[in-house]
Amino acid sequence: MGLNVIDILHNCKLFAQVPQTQFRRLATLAKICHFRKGQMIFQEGDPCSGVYVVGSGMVRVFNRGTGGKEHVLHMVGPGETFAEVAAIGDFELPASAEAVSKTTCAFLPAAGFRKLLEDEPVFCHGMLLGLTVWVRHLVALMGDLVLRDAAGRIARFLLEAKPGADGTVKLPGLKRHIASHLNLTSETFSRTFRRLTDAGLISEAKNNKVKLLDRKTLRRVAEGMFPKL
Amino acid sequence: MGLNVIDILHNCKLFAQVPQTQFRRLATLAKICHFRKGQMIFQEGDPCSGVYVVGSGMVRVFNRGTGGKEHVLHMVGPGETFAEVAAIGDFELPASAEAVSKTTCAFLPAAGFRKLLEDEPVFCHGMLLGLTVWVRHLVALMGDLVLRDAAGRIARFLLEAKPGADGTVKLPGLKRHIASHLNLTSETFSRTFRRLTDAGLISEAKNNKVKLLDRKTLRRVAEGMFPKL
DNA sequence: AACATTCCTTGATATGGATCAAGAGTTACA
DNA sequence: TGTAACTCTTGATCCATATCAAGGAATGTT
Repeated sequence: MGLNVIDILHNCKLFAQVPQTQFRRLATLAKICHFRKGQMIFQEGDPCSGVYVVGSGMVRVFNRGTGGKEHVLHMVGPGETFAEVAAIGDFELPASAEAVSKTTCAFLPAAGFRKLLEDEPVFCHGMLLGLTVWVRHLVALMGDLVLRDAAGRIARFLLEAKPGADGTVKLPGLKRHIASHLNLTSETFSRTFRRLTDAGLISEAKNNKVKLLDRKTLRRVAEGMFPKL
Repeated sequence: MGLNVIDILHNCKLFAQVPQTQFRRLATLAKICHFRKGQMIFQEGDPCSGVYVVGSGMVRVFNRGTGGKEHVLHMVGPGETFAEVAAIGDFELPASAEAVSKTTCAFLPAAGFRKLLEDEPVFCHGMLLGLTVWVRHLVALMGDLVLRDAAGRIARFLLEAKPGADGTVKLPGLKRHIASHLNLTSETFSRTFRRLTDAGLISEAKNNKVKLLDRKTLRRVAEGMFPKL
């Protein structure tokens, strides 16, 4: 497929507002790179060599705990970036990344990226706004993990995702990975998913998609009102 | 006490690298404000009116869940800021804030603060770097909550805190609030704290301070190796 | 088509931490 | 200095979710 640097960067929301001139400089920095399904891109603790922008495929960013336990921080799809925080702040990568399917990225080397941030105020300001959105996301996720039960977390996750053209929500990756993202085992995820299905709140469609049948009740479930419906 | 805007802002690490000229503009924006012990400063969901810089006292930033459950995101002490992310990104406050003791803050109205970010690239870049540190912190905290058990979270928290002159770690607030920060009940916190004490890894000193007697073993506890010592 | 993988579901059981309950220190101030 | 209001501790019990175990459904491979 003819994915090139320009296409990938143009498709990236984080860079959407970058003016022509600076955008060209960005594009000059970038290299295309490919990853096989299952290939590790980097490991937690590695120095950060640069920013990745996903063009196609899907990347799983996660932390490892003891005893093989993992926490999926983020499933990164086309138009999204990863490793940008470590690249900007120039510190070790706080998480590992693995391509969960055949993936193409644009890669922006850290040094050049940082130089651009210093040289181009508009770009820097855009990145600052981009980061605030990411922080808001993280804070909300943390709230979910701590304050909601299994059903509440799943309901919130589904409500949060923006539906596709057919009104369904596409799960970004394996159920097991969504489960880990929500700090659930895949068993608990499966069981809770079924409870929501049996209650008529959602239904599963082909191709890893979920139809939200009753958003109103789902919202109440997210608030912890499920057991008593 | 004679806390004024200049003192407070100078003591704030986030603004440490701001050059003279821009610093003066910052200081011009700022108003002093006082809060009584227990006073709410703002509520989750409120519009964000500006950035707070703590001069003295202590502020608890937290999320509320259903059934009165709370999660303490951050205990904010002198030299630290809160509400800065919402102010920059111009969205609703994602958490509530309460003064846990008599507190004095410098307050920077959001509009002026944002204007300054647009006008002053150096300032903007400094804030960008500041935010990356905060994101790193959040990601690490999330990892703690998800991947570590009670003893591991407490051990990590103690190891993370930077010790005072006497080599002890001062707990930033009530134990109950630290417990909530680590997603534990105060009961579990108390019991686990005692286990660590009985094992000779820590000891409690006057004035909410903790002495770390065996950092090496504590580090192993943080990695989940406690039960088998 | 037969087989091997990988992913998901479902059931039975275990457990870490929560909840409920009852003091014991501490601090505040009248 | 007494007492009220908090904060923390400790014990008993409970429960949501994890873990262990065993298929079953998809998906890919020869």
